[in-house]
Amino acid sequence: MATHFVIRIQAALEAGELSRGERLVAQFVLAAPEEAMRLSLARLAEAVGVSEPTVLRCCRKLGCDSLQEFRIKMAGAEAIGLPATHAEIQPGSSVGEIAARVLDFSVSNLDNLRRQIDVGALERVVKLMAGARSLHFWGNGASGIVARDAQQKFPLFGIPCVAETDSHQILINAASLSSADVVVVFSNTGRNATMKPSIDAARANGAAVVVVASSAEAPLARSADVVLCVPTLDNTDIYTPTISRIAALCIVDILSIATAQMRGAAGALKIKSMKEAIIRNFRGETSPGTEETNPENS
Amino acid sequence: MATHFVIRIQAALEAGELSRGERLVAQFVLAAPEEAMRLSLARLAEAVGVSEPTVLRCCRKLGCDSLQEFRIKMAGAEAIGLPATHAEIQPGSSVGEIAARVLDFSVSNLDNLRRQIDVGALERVVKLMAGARSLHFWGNGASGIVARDAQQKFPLFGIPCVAETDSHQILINAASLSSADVVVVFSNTGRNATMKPSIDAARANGAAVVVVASSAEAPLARSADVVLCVPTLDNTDIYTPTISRIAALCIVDILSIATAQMRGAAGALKIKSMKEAIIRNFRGETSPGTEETNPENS
DNA sequence: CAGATTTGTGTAGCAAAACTTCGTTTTGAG
DNA sequence: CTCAAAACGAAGTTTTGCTACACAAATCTG
Repeated sequence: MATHFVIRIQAALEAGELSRGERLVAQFVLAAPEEAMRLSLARLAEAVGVSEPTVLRCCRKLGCDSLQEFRIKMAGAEAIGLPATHAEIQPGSSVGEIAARVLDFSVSNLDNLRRQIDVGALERVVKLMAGARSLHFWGNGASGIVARDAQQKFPLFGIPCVAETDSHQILINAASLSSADVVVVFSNTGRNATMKPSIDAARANGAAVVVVASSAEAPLARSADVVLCVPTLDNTDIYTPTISRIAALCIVDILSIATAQMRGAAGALKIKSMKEAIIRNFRGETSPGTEETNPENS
Repeated sequence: MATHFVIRIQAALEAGELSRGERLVAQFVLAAPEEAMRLSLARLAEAVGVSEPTVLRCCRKLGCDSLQEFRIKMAGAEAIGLPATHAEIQPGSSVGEIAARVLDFSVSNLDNLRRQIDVGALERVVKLMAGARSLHFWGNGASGIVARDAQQKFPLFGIPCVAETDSHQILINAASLSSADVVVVFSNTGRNATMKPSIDAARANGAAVVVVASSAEAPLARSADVVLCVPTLDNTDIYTPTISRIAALCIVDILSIATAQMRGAAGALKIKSMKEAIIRNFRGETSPGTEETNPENS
């Protein structure tokens, strides 16, 4: 329902939902989207080689009440960019093409995340975090990058935390936890087996464990108190690592802001001063040195 | 020119380019964009409280030939989301609202990067990287995260590299370089003064230095062989750190893919096998263990 | 300050657009 | 081959976008 319009058209084509004439319309639209949304009904029908009612029937089958609605949906899809499935990078592409594809891909994936994000799960995690004494982020590999990023971000909002990216250190960290602590495990695949013992140890100590993974059915999900599913577009195996980091970083941003706000509402921290603190921090105004010496926090 | 349509409208309003009636139209559009792009000319004029020609004149002043064009532009802007300037997170926002804002912000910023990215500079960097014996990524703080990410990504494409995030280690690393090496310095502000001596040392040893910063006029830019400007939207001080990481990570993706491709074209690496290698890697098929034991590379 | 000129706004009309109806053609199962 | 159902298009109806023109307001000029 809330999916990229181009994908919807593609799906309708493949599912055989469309008749011959309607299929011609859909194919034309996919081949020349810019043209399709700017042409008038009569010209579009002529360009496709069908009659006007056929074009309208096609639009209706694609879920648009009117041609206007179709154009609006199409314009939105074009603005976001071709989803990854249609944007594979061909050998021999220029640097400009590669850049366009990577950014189109990133944008459309974040758009996808925006449509599918589970706010309920997010709320449960924020609630846990807001009540925690300290936060612990775990991750290996690229997910380790995300864990470290979280560890850099949360303190800015007044929340002390720890990041561990080494399996042994994670296990040690797990042993030190209590029921006042919350662990966030980043694992894109959700199949990082080395995490399992640490998660179990953490929970045995009473700590709450949140797993951030691309699928709610991942093995690690079963061990968690809350699973935060970060969906990525289908058929994107090659690019998955590219986007999963970015999506996870956005999750970190959301969690940090929301948690800080909830803690602030409880009386400890004012959003206003938090923002000012961040600005000072990133502007380097807190340090007595010149602008040239400010740390690279941003 | 290639800017978010909502920003354009805002700019026209503030610059006083619009007459009284046109201003009413613009304000209505900003207040109710979804309605504005779906209403017919007559109904829109009625809703705003002006005549039809006034609405059309407003559209023309905003750079649209027709009302259709206006609707298409508006739909594109809506699909990408409100740009950061208009999407400040208010205290008391729900988690869902925060998530929507953060993701809208990330999407619109990546869209902005997509519009403004300097392909020429990108090409120069890729050329340097493709000819390098080894790559060295430097960064402190959040930029250190990016450096580490790059260090994880390039080897996947067959390019050995090093990441340093400690100023002292960076200086040591700089002393070890030769003319066959390329350094990429991540510094969002471009004012990380501790980098300066290291950059100078690297260049004294003949290494090429690329600086990735949000502004081409940054102090560090003067010391670099090539500057890669990663623009972020104006008036977004509070969120800048949020987006700069993500934008920089996209740059890393672009550079790694483009560099790998150029190296492959030189005879060393086939894109096809590269892709397969990545899939194997992320699927865990290279390791003899079960799926449960695959490393978290993705 | 009066007149002239520019700028802004709305009314009215028209061509083109979107949409509907209905009859014809095509398709496919028996 | 028969017949029913689905697909399609011609023609007509209604709505829409757009323009020409006239009036009003603001601004400039002598």
